[in-house]
Amino acid sequence: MTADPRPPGFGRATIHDVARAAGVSVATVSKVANGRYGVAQRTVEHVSAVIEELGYETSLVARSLRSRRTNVIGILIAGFEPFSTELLKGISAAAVGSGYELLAYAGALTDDSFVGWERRSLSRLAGTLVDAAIIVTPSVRLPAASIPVVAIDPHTGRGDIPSVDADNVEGARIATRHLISLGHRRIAHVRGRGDLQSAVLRERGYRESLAEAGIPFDPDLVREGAYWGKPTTGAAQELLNRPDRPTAIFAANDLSALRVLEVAQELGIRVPEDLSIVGFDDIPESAASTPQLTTVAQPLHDMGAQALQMVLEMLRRGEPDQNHVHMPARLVVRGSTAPAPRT
Amino acid sequence: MTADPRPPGFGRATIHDVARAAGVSVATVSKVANGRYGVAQRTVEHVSAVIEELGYETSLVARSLRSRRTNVIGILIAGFEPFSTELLKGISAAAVGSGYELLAYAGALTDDSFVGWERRSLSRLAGTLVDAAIIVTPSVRLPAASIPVVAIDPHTGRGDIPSVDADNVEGARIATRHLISLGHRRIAHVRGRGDLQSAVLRERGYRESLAEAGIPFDPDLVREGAYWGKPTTGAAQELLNRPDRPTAIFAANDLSALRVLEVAQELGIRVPEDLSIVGFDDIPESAASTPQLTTVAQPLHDMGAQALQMVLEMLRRGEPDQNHVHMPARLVVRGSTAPAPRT
DNA sequence: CTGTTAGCGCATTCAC
DNA sequence: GTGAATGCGCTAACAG
Repeated sequence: MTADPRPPGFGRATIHDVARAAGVSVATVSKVANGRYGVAQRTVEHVSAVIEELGYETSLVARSLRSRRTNVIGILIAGFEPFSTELLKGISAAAVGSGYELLAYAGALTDDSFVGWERRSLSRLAGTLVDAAIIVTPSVRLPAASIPVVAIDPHTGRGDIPSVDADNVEGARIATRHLISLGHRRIAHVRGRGDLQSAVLRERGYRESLAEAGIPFDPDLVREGAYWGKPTTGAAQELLNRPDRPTAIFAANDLSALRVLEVAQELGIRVPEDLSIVGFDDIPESAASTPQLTTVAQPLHDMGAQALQMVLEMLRRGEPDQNHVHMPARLVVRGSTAPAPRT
Repeated sequence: MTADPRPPGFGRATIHDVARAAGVSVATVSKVANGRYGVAQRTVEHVSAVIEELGYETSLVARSLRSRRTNVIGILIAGFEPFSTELLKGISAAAVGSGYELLAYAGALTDDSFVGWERRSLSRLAGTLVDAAIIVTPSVRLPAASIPVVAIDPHTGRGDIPSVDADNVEGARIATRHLISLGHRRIAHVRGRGDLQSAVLRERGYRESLAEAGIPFDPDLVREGAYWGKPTTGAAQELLNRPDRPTAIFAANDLSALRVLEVAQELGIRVPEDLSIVGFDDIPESAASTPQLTTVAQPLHDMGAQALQMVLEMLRRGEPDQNHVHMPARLVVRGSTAPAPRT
């Protein structure tokens, strides 16, 4: 009789441990654990007690490999940042009571693996771990998957997979109109990453509103900010150091708008007195700045909830009610915009 | 020769599919996929091409079952809400470049499974799926695990597992002192869930500051708000409908402080003129209210980053540098507090 | 250098 | 009502 190589209390109990402790076969334990029929009442009680005592829980891994059903919905994101976490809040709230659990996977944390993370993550999880997936801002075309997949704000435009996004063009239009209505004429745009659909759409909305108001488009007033970090800082500095600097800037998202705000403050430019700034997204952080950021709100929570409903629908019926859901964007006026300074 | 039952493009490619397509064995594919030595250059190239073509990616599940190493760190949370997502942002930022990917698992989405979700989730994932885990606000004692585990803000106090939390007592003290320094004497407290360590600690800090200032403690001014929802609403209504209502309320967390603010506004009580409110946590949402919430900031991002460092350290050396990290809390004065109204 | 084989922990037949 | 055998996709010996 050899000693159990695994010290008690260390490591998880497996189905075998339970079977041994209860004096039954693993099959019986499996049946009890999954509430299947065909086990004597007495046995059920005994096994249940042992399961409880050992703190046994079926391994998600082993189960999924075998049974093709996990009751887990995967959410694939590049990382946990304000945009994706707002969506997660909406998804999570909508998932309560659905019988599904949520697993968010951040698969683009290493620089080299950045491109194509969504395809890689999907492959790694889809075979087995999750019953369905929601992919946040995928930037490559996804291959047909074997499980239901919904994309939120796909950066390649509506592909063949169901998607939900916000009205980027209209959102950009109302942001720009807001600035125009405040008397601004020199309105710059810090664009998002040029290879992304949303960035292109937002620039289009900006241009359309300009045209609508009869303001000539000045290519010099548009700079690529890539939605984030250094490029945004550079774009903001170039724009604000010009002798004929713009009186207003529409940034392609809140993160870059916030960056523009910081740069302006470093340069001693007062916001909103000397410069108005509008963002896009309405992440909670945008209300925490001083002044608070005027922005275009995407209904992030609703978009997440909608994506979850679609995935649930696909799980039930095989297909969603609508293939592409387009949600409205609306202007949220806060403290970073004001009438254009008199010249 | 039987036809492949799986239509091409549907379903993931498995290692067998690649092996068959490349005309080699699964072992060879495995070696190539994992960059192991012992394969001819020509073969590597050929197999790599097939892998690329088929979009093959090793299944996280199958791999973990076999190899005990996934390069994935699990984060166990009850759900995606402002508190946990702030921690996630910190963890995610700290994980960049670490070589690990992140998997956040929300295991308490169904009402019946609420209690003990952390134990259950840990059992389900720890066997194989993740190399280590960070558990957010566990409220039960965790069994010794086979993988490195760090708890953030454990609700049962420092147990035997490494943990990181903020200074709850001191945070509550400074919040209360702030109100006292503004001239408030009738200061109520909407307490968190009584069974949670942090709630007890915050009430203690509140009482200590009261005592310090020679203000007698009035048990009638303390109501349980459970950190959230209905209980908080009820507590706020009771407190604010009293003829001798308090001039200030210290709520145990921002979510309940925000709820108190809403109730006050519904009752036509002006904040901060008639009533001052202080919260705890400093989630981004607390700066988005009108007025913006004065609160005690926990360094949520730093706490997440710290927990990740500890887990990484345990993965490397077997144990963390320090077993319990205690981070400072600081007061953030915004618009929801003002001098006590003259009586 | 490459192929064969034995499990990893579990759920699911199919015998008993 | 219960147990033994089988396979899920993969990796790690080991054999060829």
